[in-house]
Amino acid sequence: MPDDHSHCGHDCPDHPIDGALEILRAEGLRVTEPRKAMLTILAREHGPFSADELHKRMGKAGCDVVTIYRSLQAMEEVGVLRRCDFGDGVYRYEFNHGEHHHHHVICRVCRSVETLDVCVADSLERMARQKGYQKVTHTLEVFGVCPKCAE
Amino acid sequence: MPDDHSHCGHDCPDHPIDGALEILRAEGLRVTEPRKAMLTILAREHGPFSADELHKRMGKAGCDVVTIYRSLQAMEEVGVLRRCDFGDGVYRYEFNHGEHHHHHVICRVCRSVETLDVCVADSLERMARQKGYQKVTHTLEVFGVCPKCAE
DNA sequence: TTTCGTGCAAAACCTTTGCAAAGTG
DNA sequence: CACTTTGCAAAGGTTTTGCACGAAA
Repeated sequence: MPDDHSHCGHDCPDHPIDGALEILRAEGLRVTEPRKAMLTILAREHGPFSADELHKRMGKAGCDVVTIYRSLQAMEEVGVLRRCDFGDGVYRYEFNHGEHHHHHVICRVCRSVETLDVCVADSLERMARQKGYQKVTHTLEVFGVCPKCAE
Repeated sequence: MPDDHSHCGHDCPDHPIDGALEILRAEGLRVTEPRKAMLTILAREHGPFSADELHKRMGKAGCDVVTIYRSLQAMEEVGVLRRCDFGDGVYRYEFNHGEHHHHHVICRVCRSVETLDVCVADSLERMARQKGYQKVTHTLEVFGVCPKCAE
């Protein structure tokens, strides 16, 4: 169950993208075709995806990759997206589901991604806050060699 | 106590660099001046440092940055160093103290680094192994705005 | 209409690669 | 001596920036 929207089709009325668009408006960001297309892909295919991967998936709704970079950054800043770092020099983005947040296991060989639906870093965040840090966040990714690649 | 070598000077006989050099030899890597210089800096100042930061710190013992990149990679592969990823597009390295491993709090403003001497990701690694992954590792870094930058 | 987003081209950045020369064991 | 490592130069790949044009509220 890496995708909690599996109960609905692509046109599910309360699809997360609507909430995301509202946040954009509330934050003074504009709702544009490229942004809607990007969010739709991220909502449907879950990701996380890099700018380049998104670009390739946006067939006719395609826009320049630069626009994707800029929009991903803008949408991350207002909390609509979350940036993942798999340590290969490429940033990937996925929907930010707020507190209900999870992590990934990345296969070092085939680069496949599986979701681990738990987070154990609360105690670390708490420690950081006790040391006086504000706006504390964290990144946590697990790496390994997946069963298929291990034979 | 972010640095557990604070009890000794730079020439402490059982300084970690000696053990590191032995590992290099045992793995068939050569012990060269640039490598010794890099390890000395990492042992003394703890790090983690990027290739560029190391390069700047290696005054007269300086070598090409490319050599640093290659050596860091080689020494990471044999387990002497550990690579950290602070999500800013730059890789940093520090000594690998084996199982006794820790994490960092990175200030998003001034980029200062503090050590959190705990690791809580064992349960996640276990989950990954149960899913059939092998050679499981993880990265975990905490970000925030440090007290000095928060005013 | 005013402000923000986009496209295109070019730059910035960090990291990697190729090859001949030098160093290590 | 055989093999690894280094330096230099150049390439690679991802992400960012500048600026004029176009689109959203």
